[in-house]
Order: sequence, then structure tokens, then C-alpha cells
Amino acid sequence: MAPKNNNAAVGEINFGLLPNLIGYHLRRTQSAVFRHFMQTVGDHDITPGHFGILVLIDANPGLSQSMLAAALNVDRSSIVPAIDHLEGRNLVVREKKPGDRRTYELRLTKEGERIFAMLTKAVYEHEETVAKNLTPEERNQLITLLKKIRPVVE
Amino acid sequence: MAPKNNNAAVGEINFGLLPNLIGYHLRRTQSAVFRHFMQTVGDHDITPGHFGILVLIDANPGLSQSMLAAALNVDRSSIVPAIDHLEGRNLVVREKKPGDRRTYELRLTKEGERIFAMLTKAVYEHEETVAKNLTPEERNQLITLLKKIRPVVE
DNA sequence: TATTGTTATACTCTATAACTATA
DNA sequence: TATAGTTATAGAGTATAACAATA
Repeated sequence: MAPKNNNAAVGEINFGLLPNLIGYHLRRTQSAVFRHFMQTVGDHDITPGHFGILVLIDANPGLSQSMLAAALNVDRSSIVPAIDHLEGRNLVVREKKPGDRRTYELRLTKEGERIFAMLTKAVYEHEETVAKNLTPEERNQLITLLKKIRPVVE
Repeated sequence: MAPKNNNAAVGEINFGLLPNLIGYHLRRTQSAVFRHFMQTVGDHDITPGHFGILVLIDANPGLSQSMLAAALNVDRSSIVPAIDHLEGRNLVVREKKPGDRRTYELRLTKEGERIFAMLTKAVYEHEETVAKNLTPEERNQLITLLKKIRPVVE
């Protein structure tokens, strides 16, 4: 939930060097966008992270948890509770992989596909709101600029 | 710490609709920049959030915890442990406010000012790395675009 | 030896709700 | 009644380290 602005004259506060920092704006904007996602898309108990996982499984049926972790740049162990959650909601299944008994193949269930389609619509609506103040060119430019930063620090 | 890329052929993964989403790029970039901050500036056990608080106290000596919370758009209760931490490290003090015994005036200590100066230098170096692939115009444009998004979703 | 998934564990961040002491 | 700060609590997210099964 968004915390209250308890009206402590925020306009009179001097933000010092923060407004010069990309990191500050990234943080503030990301946090606000995350909240908006949860308020709009998140009804279904789905976080942006969960949605990302659903997208990757949908686009790469059968991929393993390790692949998923590598793609999202998180630790293998962080994937486990997320898949547990999605499997518990019957959106994803861990299927035995025929050639290698260490690994699973992840797939969407029928229900997962159905919910994923709904979520995708909701996410696009959310995205539309997020980009409401941007022209299509500005939107593309923003994505381009963000993509330029990542490889430098990742 | 950055998780290992355990080399699971990330290049061959289909990212589906994720690369079209501002939210996705914000998340990935913010996360990478956060990590880079912690690896470079964070030696002193200072998070981006802590640094933001130090900036605001430095620029607004005597401000209250509630003002701080409102400025950073977080709940009052979330400020408490952060100030505890900074006070415990002797960077910040809670001073009694003369006219109102409910509230504190936050100030940097001498040590706080010293560390803050060091941190500021480190943050600017970090920022330089973050913006390494951007021209000054692109950097300004990125900040401008991020600032356009926030009011829509906040 | 290396890899996959898992568990146990811990830490950070942040929220809600209830409390206290003031105002 | 309202406000400032606090506490207790809880949940999400993610990391490290160690382990079992398998390769």
C-alpha cells in the first residue's frame, strides 16, 4: 500500500543532490510503478516478479529453474519459493525431464495459460498508465536508455 | 552480491513481451544499479536509502522523522530503524525539539558530516559509472523521463 | 568434480495496527 | 481529537552455505 503523505509540507523540503542522481530517480520511479502494478494487476496475488516468470515459462516451455534464474539474474535458490507459489496456485508445473533426473521442465498449466492471458491484458493497461505522460518516442527512448545502463553495472 | 550467471545459455532465452515493458526495464536496471551502489559505496554499511536520508538531513537540518517519511514516500514506521541505524553509527542525532516534546530534530553529527562528504564523492563516482554509456544529454533526458512517470502512478 | 534443485537460515525493506506521550 | 514517534508483527524478496541426488 502507498503510505500516506501526512502533509508535512514536502514541497518545502530541499532534496539536495538527490534530483541529480539517476539512481535516486530509478529507485523512486521503480517503487511507484511497482506499487501501481500491485494495485492494478496484483489482485491475483501476482507480483511483477511472478509475472516475469510466467512470461519466460510461456515463451520457453520446458526451461529449467537454473535457466530461469540465470535469465532473471537472481540466485537459483530464489526461484524455488516463487515456483512453489505458482505451482501451489496451479499455474505452473514441474515436469520430470526424460534425459536428466536432476532437473525439471517448467510449463504453464491450462489454468496458467488462462490466467496468464488475463494478466497480460492487465499488465498492458498498467503499462499504458505508466506511460501516460510519454509520447511513443519518449517511451522507446526511455527503454533504450535503461538498456544502455544495465550492461555497465551488471 | 551479484548472483552467478551459471552460464545457462541466457542468450538463447526468449524474453517474450518483457522487453516491451517499461516496468521490466526499470526493475532490472534499478536492481543492477542498487547492487553496484552496494559494491562501491556500500563499504560503509550504507544503503541507497540511508544515503538519501543523510542527504535530506544535511540539506534540511532539524527536520522531523515524519517530514522525512513524507519526503521519501514511505511510512513513518519505516524511518525508525533507519534512523536507529544511523544514530547507532553516530552519524545522526535525534535532538529534543524545544517547542514540541513529541518530535525530534534530526541533525548530522560531526562524524556524520565527515562520512557524508566521503560518501558523496563515492556516490558521484558510482553515478559516473552508471552513466558511462550515456551522453550528458541522454542522462538529462533519462531523468526527465523518469520524473514524468512518477506523478502518474504515485 | 560439477550441476540441479532444495533446505535452513538470515537480513533488508517496508507495511499495518496498536500503543505512548504529547498537543 | 490529532500528531510524533515507537513497538510488535508480518510478509516479500533475495542471498549464502550446505546437502542429496544425479551427471
